[in-house]
Amino acid sequence: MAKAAADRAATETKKTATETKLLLAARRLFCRVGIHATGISRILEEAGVARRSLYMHYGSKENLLKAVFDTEASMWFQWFDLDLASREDSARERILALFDLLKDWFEREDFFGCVFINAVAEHEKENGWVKEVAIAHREKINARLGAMVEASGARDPDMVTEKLSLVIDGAIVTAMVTGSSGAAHVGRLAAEDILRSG
Amino acid sequence: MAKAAADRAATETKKTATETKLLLAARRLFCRVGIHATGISRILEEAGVARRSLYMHYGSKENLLKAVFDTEASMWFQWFDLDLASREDSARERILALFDLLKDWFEREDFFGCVFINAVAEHEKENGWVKEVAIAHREKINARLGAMVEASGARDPDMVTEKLSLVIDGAIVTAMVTGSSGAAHVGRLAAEDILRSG
DNA sequence: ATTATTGTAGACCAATCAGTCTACATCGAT
DNA sequence: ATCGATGTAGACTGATTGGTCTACAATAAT
Repeated sequence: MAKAAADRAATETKKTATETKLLLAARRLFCRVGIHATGISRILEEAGVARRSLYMHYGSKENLLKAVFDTEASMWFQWFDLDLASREDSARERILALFDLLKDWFEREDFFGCVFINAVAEHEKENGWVKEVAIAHREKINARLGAMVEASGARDPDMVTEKLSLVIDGAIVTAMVTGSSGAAHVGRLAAEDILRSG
Repeated sequence: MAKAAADRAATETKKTATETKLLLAARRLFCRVGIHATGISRILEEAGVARRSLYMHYGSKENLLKAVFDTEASMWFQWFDLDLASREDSARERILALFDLLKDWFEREDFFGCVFINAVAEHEKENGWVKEVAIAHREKINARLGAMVEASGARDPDMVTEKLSLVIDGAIVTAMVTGSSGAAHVGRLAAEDILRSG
């Protein structure tokens, strides 16, 4: 099996080995333990990198978090623009295939939720920059999702897109809380209901 | 209009005024700012309570969080066991009315997501007690939801319940991230699709 | 061979945190 | 009137945090 999109996103863009090690350790710890609960020293330990190197490359914990946001965003765009776009299925089947990608993601041993959602949960939600970044990410995802929905010939594509987006977020959060990948399958079936009705 | 369930949950059980002030301030700050990001001193300021009183009543920040969990759980049980149960509608209409309650919740100026979900997001997700508490809460909610679904005569009530639960979580998270209550309406429509198909 | 870059190792600092402690005020029940 | 419980006010502590700094090693390009 080809390398999973989550790994590709962190490794295949031009990054030094040190940066890659830092990003992988940071993403894992930020999601599994929490961002505030993860100390810099812990990231350095698990990445096997010196403290100075982290501050050379990223300057601050906040910038490291932003870099982690970028790698997770890359994962999603690879899903939409490579994995799903290369399929010759119908638009409807491509939409449903997204939930199979979610299932693979949930089953990774280092899946502990979505960095964006988790980060919003533990940061200021009134005029906070994290929330703004997450909203922007969300809109990019929904634009791609919306294009597929439109191609599927839905009567009210915007509403169907919002419904599917809701189900996707619900599946991610359910998988995070329960620690089970079953939410992906439930989400796929709910998406079928929505597409059937809409 | 009667007092909202969220307030009732925090005030109507036998609690001292000090405890109520602490719980309201803690819930608000834990959700809006994050649990780790909220210092004890900040809670004391906003509650207008002395440091000693907090440690007299709750002993630790962790115990205060547990108490906040309890008040949010009470809110849900009031929804299910009082607000929804007192309706004379059909089971289907009671299920959909849950999304109207969610809308009211999302529109409160102190809504910043679900304490359980937010707490899981920023705590250890491998053998962490917060995750266990959230799973237990989730199961209680789903049991009540499942009873309504069963009463609605769904063919596969368990699967319909899981789908609806997914949509509920999706709506909560979407409302938290976007800061808009529209997710409740989208969730209601998605729930209608699910009930129609299931 | 030398130099610049990128790395490691770890001491160090100021700030902040959860939690403890002392001293004093208020007030209802006896 | 007094006493015990519950409250406020705020100094204090030990641990931990993000971030800086010095000293040194390895590597690659000139």
